[in-house]
Amino acid sequence: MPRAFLTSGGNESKMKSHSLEDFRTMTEIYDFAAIEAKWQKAWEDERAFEAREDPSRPKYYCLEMYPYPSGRIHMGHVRNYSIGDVIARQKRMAGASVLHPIGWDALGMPAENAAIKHGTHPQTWTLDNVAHMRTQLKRMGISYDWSREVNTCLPDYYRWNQWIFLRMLERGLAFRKESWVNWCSQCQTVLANEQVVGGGCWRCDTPVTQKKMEQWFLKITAYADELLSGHAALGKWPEHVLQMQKNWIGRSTGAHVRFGLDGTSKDIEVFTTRIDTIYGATFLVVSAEHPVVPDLVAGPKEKELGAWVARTVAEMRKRRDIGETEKDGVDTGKTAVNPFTGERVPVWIANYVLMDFGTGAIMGVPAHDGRDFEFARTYRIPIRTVIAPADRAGERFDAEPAEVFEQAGVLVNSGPFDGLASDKAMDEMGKFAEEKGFGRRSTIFRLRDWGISRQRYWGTPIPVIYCDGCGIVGVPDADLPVELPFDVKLTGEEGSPLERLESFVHTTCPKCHGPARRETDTMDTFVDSSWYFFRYCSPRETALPFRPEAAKHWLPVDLYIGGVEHAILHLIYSRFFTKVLRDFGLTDISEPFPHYLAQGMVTKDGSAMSKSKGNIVDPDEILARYGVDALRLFILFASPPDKEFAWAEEGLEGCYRFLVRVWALVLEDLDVFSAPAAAPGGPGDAAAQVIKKTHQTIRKVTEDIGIRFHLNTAISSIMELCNLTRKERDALRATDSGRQALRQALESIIRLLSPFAPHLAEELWERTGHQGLLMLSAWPAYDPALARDEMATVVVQINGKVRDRFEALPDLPEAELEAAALALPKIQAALGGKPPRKVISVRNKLVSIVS
RNA sequence: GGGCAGAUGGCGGAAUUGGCAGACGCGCUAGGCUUAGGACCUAGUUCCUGAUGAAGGAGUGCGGGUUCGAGUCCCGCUCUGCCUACCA
Repeated sequence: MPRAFLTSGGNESKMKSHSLEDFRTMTEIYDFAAIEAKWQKAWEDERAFEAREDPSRPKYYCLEMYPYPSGRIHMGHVRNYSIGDVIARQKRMAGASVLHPIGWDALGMPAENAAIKHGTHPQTWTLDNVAHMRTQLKRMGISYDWSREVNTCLPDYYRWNQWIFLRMLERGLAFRKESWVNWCSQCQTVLANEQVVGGGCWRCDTPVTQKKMEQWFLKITAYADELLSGHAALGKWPEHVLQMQKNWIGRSTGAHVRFGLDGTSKDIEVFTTRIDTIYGATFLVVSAEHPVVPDLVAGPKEKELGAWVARTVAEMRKRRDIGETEKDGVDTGKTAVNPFTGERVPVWIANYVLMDFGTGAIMGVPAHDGRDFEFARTYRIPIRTVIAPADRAGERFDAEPAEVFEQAGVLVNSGPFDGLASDKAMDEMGKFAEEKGFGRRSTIFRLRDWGISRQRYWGTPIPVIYCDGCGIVGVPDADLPVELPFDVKLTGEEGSPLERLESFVHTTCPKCHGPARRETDTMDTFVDSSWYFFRYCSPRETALPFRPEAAKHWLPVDLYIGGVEHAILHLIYSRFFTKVLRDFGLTDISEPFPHYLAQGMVTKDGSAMSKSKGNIVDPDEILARYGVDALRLFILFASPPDKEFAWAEEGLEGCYRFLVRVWALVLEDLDVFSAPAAAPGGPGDAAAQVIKKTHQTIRKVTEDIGIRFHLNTAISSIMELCNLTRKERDALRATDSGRQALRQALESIIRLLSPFAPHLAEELWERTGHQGLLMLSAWPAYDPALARDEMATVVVQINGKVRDRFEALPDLPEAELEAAALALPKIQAALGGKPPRKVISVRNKLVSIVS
């Protein structure tokens, strides 16, 4: 544990030399707690964090994912918000008008669970947590514009969820449908597909079961294509996040083809991405949940088939989304006609065909699909090759193949389509099916519409009224918000608490004024977070969810920072909402977050910090011992923002020590800040070196923050400048020009450090005689001429091995470098008098000799 | 099964465009200061050979390749992490 002072004192009398140590003994202690409190108050008094629409400056919207008010902030928050704050503070100093807001994702199940467990009202629990976490964030000195704070559990926020919902309802983007839903028996609620993780509830891990219910859905599938094509504008997103979204949307191009079911007038429609293989379709498989199943089961074997189907359906419902199950199928004895060949193929029912993807029926082409191959082998179904590798197109393929061939190739055994390449055939055969009227080329998506109904209390009431006469009626805008009633009993029993609250349910129809019932489901909380970044632009707007001109000014978000765990859910929903709001005419942007920085996990001892692992480090405790600036600095220094961050207390101490060294170094040299301007005369070696390093450091830190977002290397370069300055300090103090260089170096260290360690930096800024807040002063500029190295180190290699090096003037022509290199004694010795076979020279870098 | 990312000293990591591998920090070693110190200061710290030094050799998960030159590009593996998973 560090001590917040530098020495034990006791030798103040030893002042004869000017060594750093001796000065240190006189230096005031680094009292981070007092400094933090002082500057946090100063920033608040000056309203320094407030964003103003200022047309004279470029805008910058820096956003971090808003927190769920669970009670206390954790290291993941600290990391997220520290990264964002460095960017926001640096941009502000660099001249941008910065919007850096914060709010609370305050609706959701934990509040309700806490209510059930402890008898506290969800609202009380949530608002208490918000109050505590707000204090914690303020204590971290994050430069949030608190005047724009939003809280989604307050009616002045969630009324706009309702407003947006009603507009979607009017346009058919919100609709009601009965469907099988994912049900968590622990949380007693429906889960969206995205909230089912590995077959369990994303929150409590309880195995998810299926239940049929009437639900509200948002038509995200209407935007499936655009959500995919929009990726083109997301060049600054991590590739793996785009890939995840792409997989989630799951666009497949192929064809629908109808097979006539013998003995009935019905068709079985299949979807395939490989219509080129259709001559090899030797069976059909339908899902056990398919509507045609009763027709297939009917007949002599009805009893056993029916039993099999019932068992399989039950099994599929229970085990949905859980790993690989044994493939199981049953031959119905029925046949269907392949419209391309006229051939009759057996129809099977199986457990591996999903009802909710494609048509719920597939054609089995065992020769060219691994699963079909396996299935055909098990049940002794014929396997027929219809695609040959391109280089074997002329051969005969009459025998059953020994293994599956899944690649594209050239068609064989395919009647008139023989000899076509797969891609050509897909097109031709699709057209053929369209002409004959038994199929069509088509595109389908894996993406499902977004089920938003939740049978819970602590969410946005869905603003809909059911009237026996008028049907489903949206609540009129004038009656918004539909407020959550406060006096509710939370027992944890099945069903919504609102449903049991007669005073809430009972209402009158807005159309006919007859008695009617309110919808008692509430919205998925992902609705709240799908548009909160719009609200920040005009958080007190009362006529609309946000003022369109304000949104036009601030959006899109220039940099969005947050955990990759939201790569699918939140980020896809937000993109969807943005497009919907655009189509409402409220905004003209299509993508809310052109630049997304996916922050890495915070781990300790090899695994993510979590309560269950018992490896939590409480930020409050660290703050008390080392101060905010040390914590911020360390969490940014230890690894780049997008990589995993492993907590190690020793590293934190290193950062603390660095801050103390900066503190001491500046305070011991306060006199150079009051000295008159440098006397004329060339700078000494030390001064020249320090000046150059200062300008190089400004350049590096500016680029590392603003271009590369490598905050760790920005910090290490400030450390380097500090190290050099400390080393050269005595030499610098000896001359006027040296003192000038020292002053410049120290001032730069303070300014460059200010986004990372803002409190310490402000204090030193003030103590070095500056007026006004450092955070509102200009970001330092560097002089490219001064940052330039006046000599370049040129490496000389022989056969790829470094044999010598020499200093050369910058940009010396290659021929001169070569001559200089060949003249070096070491090189001559190594060459042994023989002329080199080849020499390659690169300006400012190296001479490579092949002997 | 598929996708993505990664693998560099004792540890976290750096190397931005194919050009001095190991910046910066931690840890460790020695010395100084000190009643003492887990504080602070100075020096050292990739590995191997060399008593030390001078010097030499090896070296970025493994195997190949391209190149004057590869941590970086290409091909093939291994392992780790994350995501996804009967997607027709």
